[in-house]
Amino acid sequence: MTKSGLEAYEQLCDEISRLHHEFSPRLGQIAEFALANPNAMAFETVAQLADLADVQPSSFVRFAKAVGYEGCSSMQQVFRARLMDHQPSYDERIRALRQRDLEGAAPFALLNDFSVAATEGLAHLRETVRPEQLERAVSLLAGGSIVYVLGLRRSFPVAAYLAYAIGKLQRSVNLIDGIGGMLEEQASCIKARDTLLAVSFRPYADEAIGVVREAHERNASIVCITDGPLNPLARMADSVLEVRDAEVEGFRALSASMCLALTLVVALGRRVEDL
Amino acid sequence: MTKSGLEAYEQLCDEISRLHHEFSPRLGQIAEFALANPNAMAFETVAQLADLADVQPSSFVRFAKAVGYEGCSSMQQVFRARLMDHQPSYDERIRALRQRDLEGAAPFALLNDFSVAATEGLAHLRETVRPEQLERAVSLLAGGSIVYVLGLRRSFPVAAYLAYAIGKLQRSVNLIDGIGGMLEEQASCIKARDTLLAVSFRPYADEAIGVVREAHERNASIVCITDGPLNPLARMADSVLEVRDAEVEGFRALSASMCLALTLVVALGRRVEDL
DNA sequence: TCAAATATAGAAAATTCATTCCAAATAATG
DNA sequence: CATTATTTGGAATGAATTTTCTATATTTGA
Repeated sequence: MTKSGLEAYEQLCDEISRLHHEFSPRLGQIAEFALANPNAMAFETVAQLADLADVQPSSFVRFAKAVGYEGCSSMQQVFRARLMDHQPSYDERIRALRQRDLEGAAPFALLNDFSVAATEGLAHLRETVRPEQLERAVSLLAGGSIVYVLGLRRSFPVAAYLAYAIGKLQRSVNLIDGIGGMLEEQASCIKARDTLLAVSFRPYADEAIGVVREAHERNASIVCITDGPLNPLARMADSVLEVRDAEVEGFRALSASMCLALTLVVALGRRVEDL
Repeated sequence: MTKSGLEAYEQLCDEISRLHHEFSPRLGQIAEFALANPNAMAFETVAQLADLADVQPSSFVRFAKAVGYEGCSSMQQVFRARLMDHQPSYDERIRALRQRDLEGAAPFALLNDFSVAATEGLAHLRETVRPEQLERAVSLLAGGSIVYVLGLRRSFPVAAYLAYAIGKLQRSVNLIDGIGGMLEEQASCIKARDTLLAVSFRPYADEAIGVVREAHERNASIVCITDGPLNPLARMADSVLEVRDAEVEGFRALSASMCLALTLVVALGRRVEDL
C-alpha cells in the first residue's frame, strides 16, 4: 500500500524534531516555525513563509534540503498531502473501492464491494444532508394537498417506493410514471397547492425535466432528490436533497436514495400525526 | 462574527450551482470539475487544473471571473480556506454528527437512525449470503432464455430496478407487475426454459405466490429474494437469497435489497460477457 | 588574535505562473 | 445563406516564484 499523506507528514515532523538540536540558529528557527504552522507551510509561497518566519527565502531552501528534499516545492507537497488526507473526498473513496473490485470478479466479491460502497454512500448522506433541508422538504410534503411523485428510468424504483409508502400513510399520492404514454396528461393534473416530489439522477431524463418545469409554472411546490447540485431541476425546486449513490459500471445501487426516501416518508407520517 | 472558510466555500458552491445552467459548455465543464475536486482546486496551479479538467488555462480564468472573482488566485483562496478551517479528526466528525443530531430537528435524527439501520442491514447481508448461493442464482439467471421479474407492493421497487438494470444488459427481461389486472396473463407466458426472479417480503402477497406456483408448475427456474426462510416461496425456488432490511414503523428501507439486486445484475452481466 | 570553516543575507537568474489578448471556430440571428 | 455575436484555443506577456550564487558575517579551533 502506498504511503498516506498523514504518514508522510508525521515522518517529516519526526525528522525535523530529530535534527532540530544540530541545526544552525536560523535553520532551527525555521524548524520551529514549520512545526508550529503546518497550514502556512502548505499554502504560502516561500517568499511569504520567509516573511512570516522572519528569515530569508534562501534559508528556507536550505532548510528543505537539510531535511532531505530537493527544494521547497517538494517539501511543500508533504504539508499539502496532509490536508488532502484529512478529507478524502467521496469520489476518491469510491474510486479506491472500484480499484479493488476489479480484482475479484466472483459474485460474492462483488457483493462485498457493493455493500461497502453502499455503506459509504449512507455515511456520505448523513454527513452532507443538512437538518434544515430535510425539515423544509418534509414541510413542503406535508403542506401539499396532493403529493405527486416523479421518477423515470433508473429513478423509477425510488419513486415507486415513495408513492407506495406515502400511500400507506393514507395521504393522496400520485405516481407519475408515464404509463400508456400519458406523461403529460398526468403532469397536467398538478395544481398550485400540490407538491411534486421529483427524483432524478444523471443523465437527467428530458421528460422529467419537462414535468418539473410544468409543475413549476403551475406554482406547485417542488422537492427534488438528485445526485448533485448541477442539475437542471435544482433551480426550479423549493427544496433539494442531494444523494450520491455509488455507481458501478453504470449502475447505481440506490441504497442511500432508498434510505432517504424512507426517512422522508416516516418524517412526513409523524408530522401529519402531530397536526 | 467573521465568515468561516467553510461558509465561504459553501457559498461559492451554491453560486456555481446557481450559475451552472447559464454557463457555456466549457464553463459548465469547469464548474463540474470544481465541485467534484475541491482539493485539487485548493492546491494545484491553474496550468495543472486546466490539464486535469481538460481545458485551457484561459478558460479557468474566465470561469473565476464568471463566478465573481478577480482571477483564479482569489477564487483559490476560498478553496484553501475550506481546508484550513476544516480539518476535523474522525472523532470530531462523529461528535459533530451527534451534535447535529441532538440540536437538529426530528427528521434529521430519523435519517441518522435509518442510515445506521441500513448500514447494519448491509453488514448482515455480507455475513449471511453464501458465495455458492449467489453463484447458483447468477447461473440460473444466465441460463434462462427470458428472465421474468416479479415483485408486488413493497417489493415492487426492487423488481422494477432489477428489470431496468437487466434490460440494460441487453437481455430479454419481463417485469410482471400486474398492470391492467393482467397478472395471470403475464404469468402464463413463463415457459420451462425461462427463469423467474421473484422478490417477496412479508406479508407475502397471495398474487405473488400464485405466480410463483404457476412458474413452478411450468418447470421454470426460480430465484427468490426474500426476507426469511419461513416463506411459502422458498420451497418452490431453485435458489433462495435472504435479505433482512431494517424495518421501521412498518416500512422497509430496501437498501440491502437494492444492493443485492445490483450485485446480481452486475454479476450476471459479467457472466454473460465471459461466455 | 588570527585563519579556516561555516552560516547568512541579499541580489541575480532562471523558471514558472496567472493573466491578457487576439484569431479561429462555433453558435445565434436576420 | 450571410452577418453578427459568443465562445474557445493558444500564444504572448509581464509579474511572481523558486532557486542559485556570491559577498559578508559569524563561529570555531589553535
